Amino acid sequence: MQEKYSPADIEQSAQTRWQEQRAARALDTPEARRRPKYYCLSMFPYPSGKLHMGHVRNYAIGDALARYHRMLGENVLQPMGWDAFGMPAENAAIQNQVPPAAWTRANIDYMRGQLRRLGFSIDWERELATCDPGYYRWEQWLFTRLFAKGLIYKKMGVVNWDPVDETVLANEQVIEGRGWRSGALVEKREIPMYYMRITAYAEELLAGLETLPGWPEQVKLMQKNWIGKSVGVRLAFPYEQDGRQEKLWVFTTRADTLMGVTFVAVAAEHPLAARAARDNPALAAFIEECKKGGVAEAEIAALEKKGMPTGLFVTHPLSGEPVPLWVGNYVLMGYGEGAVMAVPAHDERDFAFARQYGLPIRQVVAAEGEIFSADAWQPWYGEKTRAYCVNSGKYDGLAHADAVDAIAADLARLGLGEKKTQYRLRDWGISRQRYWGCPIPILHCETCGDVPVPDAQLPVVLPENAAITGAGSPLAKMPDFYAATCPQCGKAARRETDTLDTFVESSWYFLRYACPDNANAMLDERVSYWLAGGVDQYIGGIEHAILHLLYARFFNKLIRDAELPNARVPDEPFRNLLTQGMVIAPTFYRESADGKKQWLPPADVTVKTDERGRPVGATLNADGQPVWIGGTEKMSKSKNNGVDPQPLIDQYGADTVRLFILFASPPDQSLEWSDAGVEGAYRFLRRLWRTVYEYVTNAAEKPAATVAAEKTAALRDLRRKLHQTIVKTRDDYGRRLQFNTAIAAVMELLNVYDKTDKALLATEEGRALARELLEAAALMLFPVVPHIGQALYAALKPGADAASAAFPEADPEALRQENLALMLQIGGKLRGSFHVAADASRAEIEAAALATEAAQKYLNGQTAKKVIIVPGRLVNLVP
RNA sequence: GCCCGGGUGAUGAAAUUGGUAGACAUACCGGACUUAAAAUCCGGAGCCGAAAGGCGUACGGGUUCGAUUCCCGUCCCGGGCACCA
Repeated sequence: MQEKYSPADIEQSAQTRWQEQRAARALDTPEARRRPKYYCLSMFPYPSGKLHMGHVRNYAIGDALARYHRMLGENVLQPMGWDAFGMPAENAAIQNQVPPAAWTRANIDYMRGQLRRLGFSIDWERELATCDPGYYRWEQWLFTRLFAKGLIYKKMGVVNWDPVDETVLANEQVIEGRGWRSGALVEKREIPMYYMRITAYAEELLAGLETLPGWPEQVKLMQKNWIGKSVGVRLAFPYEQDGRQEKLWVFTTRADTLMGVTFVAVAAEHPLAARAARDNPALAAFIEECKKGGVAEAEIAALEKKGMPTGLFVTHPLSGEPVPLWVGNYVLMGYGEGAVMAVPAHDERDFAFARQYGLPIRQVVAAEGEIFSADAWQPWYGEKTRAYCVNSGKYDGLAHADAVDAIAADLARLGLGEKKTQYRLRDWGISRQRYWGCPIPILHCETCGDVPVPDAQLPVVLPENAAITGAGSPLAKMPDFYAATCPQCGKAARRETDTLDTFVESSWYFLRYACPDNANAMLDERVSYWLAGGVDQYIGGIEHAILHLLYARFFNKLIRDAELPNARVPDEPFRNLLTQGMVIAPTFYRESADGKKQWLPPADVTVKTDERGRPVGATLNADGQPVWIGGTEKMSKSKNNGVDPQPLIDQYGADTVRLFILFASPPDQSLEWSDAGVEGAYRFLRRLWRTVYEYVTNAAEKPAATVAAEKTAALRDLRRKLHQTIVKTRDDYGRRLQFNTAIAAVMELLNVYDKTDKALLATEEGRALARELLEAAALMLFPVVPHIGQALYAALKPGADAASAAFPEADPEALRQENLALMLQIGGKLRGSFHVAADASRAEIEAAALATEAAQKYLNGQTAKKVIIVPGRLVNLVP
C-alpha cells in the first residue's frame, strides 16, 4: 500500500479493473434473473457540451444507490443515454456554422468521457441517443398506431409568431414580448398541429397517483393540481344570431352563484368576438391588440386585465334577463369553452374587472352564521362549505351543494346545462416547426388526406445536411425531403415537415434501455423483467415534476395499451421517485446596444462582496469592466451559468467531487453552488487513507498483551458505535436516500476511532476490532467514493474486491445497551439528565427523575402535578 | 397572477414519529510541530452576560407539559406554468 493518497493513480486503476470485469453490466442470464432486480435510472442529460454540477449531483446519487444495491446482492441496471434532439443544437448551428448532428455527437463523446472519469457504474453496453434513427424509428412506428386509434389527431393551435424571421418561437425565445433574434414584437398565430389525446387518460393519470407511495407528496400534489379535476356545471347562455337560436357555453364550479352573473366574457379568439367585431372597429382593434405578445400562461396572467363590451347581449338561462357580452384578454381560448360567466361579488378577478369597468356587482351568496345586509355589502369569497344562497329567488337559503344540484336540475329541464366533470389538463400539442427533431411520419395527399407512412418505409430519416438560418422551418425548404408519393393512391404527396416535441423521446427511453439493441421491435421480453413493478428508483431534477413525469406516465400507459408482443409494461413506470433539488448559481450578463442580454459564465466573472459576504458588484475577468448580476437560478445552457466539474476532478479526483456534492446537502434540497468545502472533502479522504495505512503498517508488528479487564468496556463502546453506524448507513442509503448524514455518521465513527486509546487498539482484541471497523468503513463509503473504497478494502483484505463485497450487517449483540441517559425537564425546560437501566420500569424512571438534584432544586419541595415519561428520551416534571 | 417547495450559527447543514437545537463539515481564533511555510495534530466557539442565568430555528400570532417540527397570517428566496430540457 502506498503511503500517500494519490487519487489519479487509484482512480485510473480502479476504473480499468471495473471495465475489464464489465462490473456494471446488467445481466439477462437466467441465473442473474433469479436475484431481485433493481432498475436504477437517472434522467438522461441533454448533451449541451459539458457536464455541470447538477448532472454530477444527479448521477452521484444514482451511482451511490446502484452500488449500494449491488452490495445487497441485487441484479442492478443503471443505464445512460442522451436526450439528443432539441433547440440548442440548432442555435449552435446558427452561431458557429456547425451541423446540429456533428455538434451533438461531439458533445456526447465529451460528456461520456466525463461520466466515465467520474467512475459511475453505468452499463455502457445499453447506451442510446434519441437522435439515432434506430431509436426514433420506433417512435414513428408508435405514432402511426396512435394516429390510427385516434389518440393522435390534428387541430389548430396557437403559437408565438415572429413576423420578421417568419418563424415560430419557443416561449423561451420570447423575451419581454419580442423575438430573441429579430427583436420584433411577437404575435399569436393559429397553425394546424398534431395533438396527443392525454385528456383521454386524465382520470387514470389522476387515480394512478394514489398508487405511488414511493413518490414525494409534493410532486403528486403538483400533478394533481395540474390535471385539475373539477366537478361543475356546463351551461349555456342563449342568444340570437342571423335569426337562429344559438348557445354560448361556459363551465363553472360555482353554479350556486348563477343568479349573480352580471356579464359574460369570451376570449379574443372566440368566434362570437370575431362576429361582433365585423361592424365594430374599436372592438376589432382591441382583438388585434390581444393578439400581441406570446402564448405563455405566465405572461398572459401577468397582463393587466383588460376588456371591451361587444355590444351584444346573451340571455340569462334562468332569469331570462339580457346579460352583456364582453371580450376579456384574461379569458383563454384553450381552456374549457373559451368563455366564462362573471360573478363579481364572489370572484376576486371578476370583482376587480367589474370595478374597473363599472359593471354591476350582485351578492347572491352569504356565509353561514353571518347576517346578510344589502346596506353593508362587501364581496364574499369564503369557503364553499359555509355558503348559502341569498338574493336568488327560489334558491334562497340553499347550501352550496344543494344550490348547485337544484340549478343544474333546472338547467337540464331547459336543455341549457348539465353537471360535468372537467379537467384543467389540455391535450398535448406535439408538432414543432423545427429541424433537429424526430420527423412526423405523415404524408399529406390531396386525395387521401393525412396518410401515415407505412411500416416498410420507416424510419423517416432526418436529413443531416439542412441549412439552418433561424428563419422559417428548414425541412420545409428541402424538396428532397418533402417530395413523396401517397402510399394509398400513388399520386404526389407532401411529407409533413414538422418534427415531434422532444418530450416525446424522453417519454419512453426508460423502456428501451431494457432492449436497446433490438432492430426488429420497439420492445421485447426483457422489458417484462426490468420493468416489472416499474423502474425501482428514478432520480432527476424537481423541475421535471410536472411535464416530463406526466408525459412519461401517459406514454407508458399508451404503450401498455398498445399490447406489444412479449413486453409487459406496468401501469406506472416509476415505482420510487427521488426529485433532486436544483444546483443553482448566480447569473451575469451584459446588455448590447439593442437591449439584448448576453449571459456570461460565472467562471469568467469576479464578484465583489461587502463585509457580510453579500455581492455588491461584479466584473468580467477579461476586461475588468462591470457586468450586471442577474438572479440565482438553476444551471442551464441558456443562462450560461453551469459550473463545469472538470477543474475540480483534475485537481482532487472523482471521489472528492462525488463526496463533496453528496455531503453538501440532502439530495432533495436545492443547493447554491460554492466550492468552499471541496478542500475539506479531500482532507477527509486523505485522513481516511492515512488511518488505514497506519493500521496496515502496525498490523505487521506483534500485538501487545490482551486487554485488561477494566478496559474491555471501551472496546465494547467502540464496537457499539461501529454497529450503530452500520444501522444508520443502511437506513440512509436504503430507506431515506439521504447521503450527507450517512457520510457524517462514518466521519463520526472515524473520529471516535481516532480518539480511542492507541495502546488498547494495539492489543489482539483491539486490532481485530480495528480491522472490523476499517473494513466496514471502506465498504460503507464505497457507494459514494468507490475508487478509494476499493483500494482501502483491498489493502485491508488482500485479494478482496469491494465491488463484489456485501454491505456490512449490524450485529444485534453489539448494539445492546445496559444504561440509557435520559433528559430531565421541569415544566418543559431542560434542567439536567440522569441514567437508568435500559429495562427500567416507568415507576423506576420516575423515582430516578425525582431523586435528581435538579428535581429537588427546581421543584422546591412541591410535588409534580404531572409526570410525562417518553421512554428512551426524557422525563418532564410539571409542577 | 396561479400551483409546489424552502428560510436554523460567519457558511453548507443535523435534529427520521411533537421530546437534549446546532451532530458532521467549512471558514475563523488560539496552541503544538517547523528556520519558515504548507501539511498534520490539540483546543475554542449560537447570541447577550464576569457568572448565575436569559434569549435563540425569517417575522407576527396560536395549539401543547413540551414546537425547527402542527395551525393561521406576513415577508423573502427557488422551481413549474403546457414550444428550455
